[in-house]
Order: sequence, then structure tokens, then C-alpha cells
Amino acid sequence: RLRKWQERIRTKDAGERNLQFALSEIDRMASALGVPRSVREVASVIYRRALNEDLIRGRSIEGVSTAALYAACRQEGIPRSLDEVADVSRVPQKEIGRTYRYISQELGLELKPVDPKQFVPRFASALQLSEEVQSKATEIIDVSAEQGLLSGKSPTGFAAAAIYAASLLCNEKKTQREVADVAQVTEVTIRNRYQEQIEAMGFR
Amino acid sequence: MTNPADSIEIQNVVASTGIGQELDLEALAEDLPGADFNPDNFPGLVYRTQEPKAAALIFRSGKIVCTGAKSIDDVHEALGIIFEKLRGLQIPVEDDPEITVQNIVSSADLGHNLNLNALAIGLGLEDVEYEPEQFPGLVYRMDEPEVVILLFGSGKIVITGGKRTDDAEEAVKEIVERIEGLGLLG
DNA sequence: AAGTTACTTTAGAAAGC
DNA sequence: GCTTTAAAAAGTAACTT
Repeated sequence: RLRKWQERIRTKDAGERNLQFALSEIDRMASALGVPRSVREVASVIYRRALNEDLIRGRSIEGVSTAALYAACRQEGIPRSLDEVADVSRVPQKEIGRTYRYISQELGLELKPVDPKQFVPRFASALQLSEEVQSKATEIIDVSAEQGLLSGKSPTGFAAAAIYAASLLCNEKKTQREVADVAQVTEVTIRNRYQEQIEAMGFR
Repeated sequence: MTNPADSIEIQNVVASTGIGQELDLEALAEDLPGADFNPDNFPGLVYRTQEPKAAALIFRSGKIVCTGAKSIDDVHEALGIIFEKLRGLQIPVEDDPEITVQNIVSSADLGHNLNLNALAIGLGLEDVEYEPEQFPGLVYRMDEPEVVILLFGSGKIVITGGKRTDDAEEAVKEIVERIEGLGLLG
């Protein structure tokens, strides 16, 4: 009886410590990514829900914490790419993606596919591009997505190409390398998406 | 006017069987030219047939997995070759071991480009996995037939998880119906 | 810039860690 | 959960030429 008691206290303490660790990790990663406090709170809620639904069994606390933060950013409309999230996590990108798909399915988050437009303000300001370039990039994304060019394409690459194209059109040229670096895609991807997009826009 | 069902091609068949006899894989690896056996890596011995092209994983228990064949007939042919090879090595093999098809992978073409974003929402986010940042295909789990379909922007699709040849055909009919019902095909 | 190779996803079996 | 096998789809990446 006494042993059972001690065990309960021990597991309760361990559970408490684990939750504490998860929340502090979410906080650390969120700070590193520069996401607002509201998003950290959403991430914490997602993590607690995953904990209550027993989704952490067989998965690492760090992996679920990171996936919860990734999901929270998407839910709040300020997505980070898996690459960006992996940069501040100690879990490999592949595991973050898998864990995200799992908790998203199990918790019924039903998040829509990431809209490339949601990357525009952040990438553009990192490149010190004007408001005019941003709205041009947004327009390019809308027009080319409407013509079916978005299916299967990575949202970051799609956004990067549109920003590159818009920077040219607005005489605020950034090189493919500069855009590629902030979006964490290759120049080849930007080139490929760019060609399709300017054609869709009726340029070229 | 081409029928998507006519575009179905079987790409891979996975099947399992057994010879009803324990095997010494170390010895078999010596006697079977071209056999790959790395017990530290994987407990099965890998043996590849040229015609038909297939790969077999042979286990100590005598159970065998055959994969890579392009038809069910090819699976039987490839396994037949392996059974004969084993008999040639004085290894007793059951008369005609039962062969169970475990999975058939097929490809097909719906003939129209697909708006995967609209499809993800239309088919229902709860049954769909579409993460273009991770993979360009939309993953759709169908209940009847119980298969998984990968749909691509080009309209090309992959059907996997089925055990019968008919599953792919039924799945294509069903997915075409659902996409048409959503007004998202062509 | 083009070409090649390789990795991402799906399903399924096998034996063992 | 992982390991290995094979195959398709299309996108992306990392190399070499």
C-alpha cells in the first residue's frame, strides 16, 4: 500500500515534469522562431490534448512538442515550414512531419493545406521588400494558383518564386539566391516555379 | 474518350508463401548464386529472379515473401523458379505451397489535371492527407474497396493496399465518381 | 543550366531487435 | 517502432558535367 502510494506520487511527479519540459520546449522554440505568445498558447493546448488522448505513447515528448508548435502556427495563419521548425528543434524534420500528420489526424485538427500567401509578409520583410512587392507577389500566387499550378507544389517554393518575380516587376530585384536562402529552397525550385508563374500571368 | 479503368497497370505484387521446411540460410547463401544474406542487417536472404523479374525474401522458417512482380502469374512463375532451385539443392519443398497475394500496387490515369487543394476539402479533410511540403500526392483512404489512393496534380494516380485484381478497378470507378460528384474532374 | 541519382509518400509480408 | 524488398506517381535536393 505504501509502495503503491509512492509509485503514484512518482508517476505524478514524472508526468508533471514531462509536461513542464514540453511546455518549456514549446516556449524555447517559439521564441527562436519569433512567433507570438498567442501561438505558444495554442501549441500548449494542442500538446495537452495530445497528452489527454494518450498520443504521446511511443513518440518523443520533443517530437510532439515540435509538431504541436508547427500545427499551432498553421492554425493561426502564420505557418513556419518544417525546415524552419526543424532548425530550432532537436528532432529531425522527417519525424516532425510524421508526428504532425499523426496528431493532426487523431485530434481532428482538419487544417487546410498551407497557403503560400501566408509566407509572403515574413519572407518579404526578411528581404526588406516593399509593401508593393508583397501585394504583387500575392497577386501572382492567386492568379497562378487559380490556373492550377499549385497542385503538389511546395508552398514555400511557390511563395519564393512569386516574391522573386514580384521583386523584378517592381524594380526591387533580389537574386534567386537571396530569396532561396530566406525561403530555404533551392534556386532550381525558384526558377522552375517562376517560369510557370510568369507564363500564367501572361508575361514573358 | 478514354476510360480511366482501361489505363490501370499493375506495377507490383507482394505475396507470401512457405515451403514447410526450416532452412539453413548460411548454407543456402553459399549454394545459391546471386543470393544476398546479411543477417546483421536483416534476417531474410534476398534472391532475385531475372525472368520474370522479382525479388524474394527467404527466411529461416521457410517462409518466403515475393515482391516486384508485375502480375499474379509472374509471382507464381518466380516462386516456381525458386521452389525448383531449392529442390535442386536437395531441400524438400511442399508439392504446391499456398501463395497468398498480400498487396497489389497499380497506377492509372484519370485523364484530367486535378486541383488537389479543392479535392482535399471536397473529399473531406478527415479522410485525406495532403501535405505538399512533404509529398506532392494527396493520400486518400477508401473504405470500399479498402485501398489507399495517391492522387497527383497531373491526374495520374496510384492504388495500393488491395489484395484482388478487381480492387484497383473498383477503386478507380469509385474515385472518378466522387471527384465528378464534386465537379472537380475536367 | 542540364543531367543523374536519390530521397519523400502509400501497402503488405517475413523474423528479430 | 526499426531493419529489407519492389514499384508507381511528382516534387525537391544534391551532386557532377
